[in-house]
Amino acid sequence: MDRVRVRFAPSPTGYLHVGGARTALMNYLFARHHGGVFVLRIEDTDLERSSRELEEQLLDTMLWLGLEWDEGPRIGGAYGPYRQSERIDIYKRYAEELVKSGKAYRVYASPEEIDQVRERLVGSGRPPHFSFEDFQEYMTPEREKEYNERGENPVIFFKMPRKAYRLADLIKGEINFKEGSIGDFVILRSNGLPTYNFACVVDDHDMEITHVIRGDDHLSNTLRQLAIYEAFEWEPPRFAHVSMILAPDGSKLSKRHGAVSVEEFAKQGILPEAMVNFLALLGWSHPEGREILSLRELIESFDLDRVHSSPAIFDVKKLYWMNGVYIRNCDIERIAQLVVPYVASSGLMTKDQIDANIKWFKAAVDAVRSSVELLSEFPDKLRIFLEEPEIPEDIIFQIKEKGLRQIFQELQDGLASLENWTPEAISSAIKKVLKDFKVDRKDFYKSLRKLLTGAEEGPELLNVIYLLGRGKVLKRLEKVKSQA
RNA sequence: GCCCCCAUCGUCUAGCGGCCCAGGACACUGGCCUUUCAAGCCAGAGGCAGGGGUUCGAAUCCCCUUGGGGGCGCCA
Repeated sequence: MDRVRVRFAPSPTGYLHVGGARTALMNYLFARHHGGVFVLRIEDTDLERSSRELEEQLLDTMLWLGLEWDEGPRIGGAYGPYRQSERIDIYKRYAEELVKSGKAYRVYASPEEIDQVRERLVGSGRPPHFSFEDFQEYMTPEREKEYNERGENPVIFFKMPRKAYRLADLIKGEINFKEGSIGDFVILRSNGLPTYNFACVVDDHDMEITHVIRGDDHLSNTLRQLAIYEAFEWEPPRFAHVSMILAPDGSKLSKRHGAVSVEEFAKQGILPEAMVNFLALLGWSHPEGREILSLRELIESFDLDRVHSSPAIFDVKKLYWMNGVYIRNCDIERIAQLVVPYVASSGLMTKDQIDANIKWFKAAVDAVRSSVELLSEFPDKLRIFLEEPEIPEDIIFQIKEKGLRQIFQELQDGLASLENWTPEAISSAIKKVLKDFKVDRKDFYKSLRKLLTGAEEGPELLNVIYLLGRGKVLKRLEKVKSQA
């Protein structure tokens, strides 16, 4: 087999949808696994909806995911340009070639007129499939002259052969398209730009793409593209159609189902490796059933033969769980850095305050990370260390009621006289008072927690005491004494 | 309407004719651990859409039905 060359070809018309991200990932993994080339091509022939800003954002998101391309925007390559808007002469030339060989034809008609033809077809009970004969009145020399004088361009239609096509899809298996299932279609628009199906074929051929891995919403496009390859007598690439990602209700995943773009998940605090790992498992499985896999491991074990063909529902709960796994296992230096912007924008601490207390910050992040699935949940968990809690009034009463007053005072003294404020020192101070006073340990710990944080649950108490700092702890302990 | 794709626990999936009275993961339930919550560990409940074939034998192969999805644009 020749060297593998695959491509991801998004249109910069919005954020990177998770479905697109998965397609990109599979192309990337396939290329890397086979030591091939991963090309990024920008399909920006829809002038209305494409923008350069969105393209930049798209590229940044790709890099955030860790999907570096070998050829494409920003870095170029031997097969460029990689933006379709910069290749329009190429498409024109190829379209012209098809017209010359009689495999395509010019139609001097407006979109409205073509709509009328379609309506006429449907009205007479025929499927909306155009053919050469339907456009006779728009192909007259008079029409052509009219167009030339006005400086307008005709559209170029491709003559779709009325024959059956067969596709050996790498994922779906053999697919048969019946004869006459579609009609002639536009390959070059009146504004001189190519349509998707045409540009796609021309580029894939010129860029020597060997494998086209894309969503199966393109399956019916493949029929058209196969016909174009045939018209040029080009050898088509191998196709692999991955099934779509669906919403929980089984419909197409869209904005009304919540977050659907990689950017949104990134904002929520999904780590890129969790996003990648989760997406890889949507439609693909590891040979040994492993689920937590790094990019490296994915590259190592990924191949098309384990991609299966049924659609997958996007289960955000599992994504969150997986992200929690990554948050727990992440290097503390890195996780702390990732949490910084979330805490800063919450107003709990400024960036400078964090920098000035970075050791403390890391310990705090470490103390709460096991209860978090998203980076955005950190500020709320860190709050107990930073804000004055509301201590329930009755806690002092309860402490006295349970006969804990003395031990609390003893603890206060013990903590106050500690030489170093370290978890170890705090721990031994607690052990000491616990030895001196015969109290119910459960009562003691629970009451202490409530007195210090106002809550009945939270991180390990020793951590809480240490991270709260001596000042706050002593002050809260003081209440027991003063309200005696 | 026409064309195409898909169908294993609620969800992601393993399974590619006997190893399956179907295995794993998330979620769920119970227990253990723990000062609490979380994490972790253990256990449990839960599925081959339906009907026909083929075969000694079918979740696995074929056909039909049903259900879901995609497409039928001078969008990609």
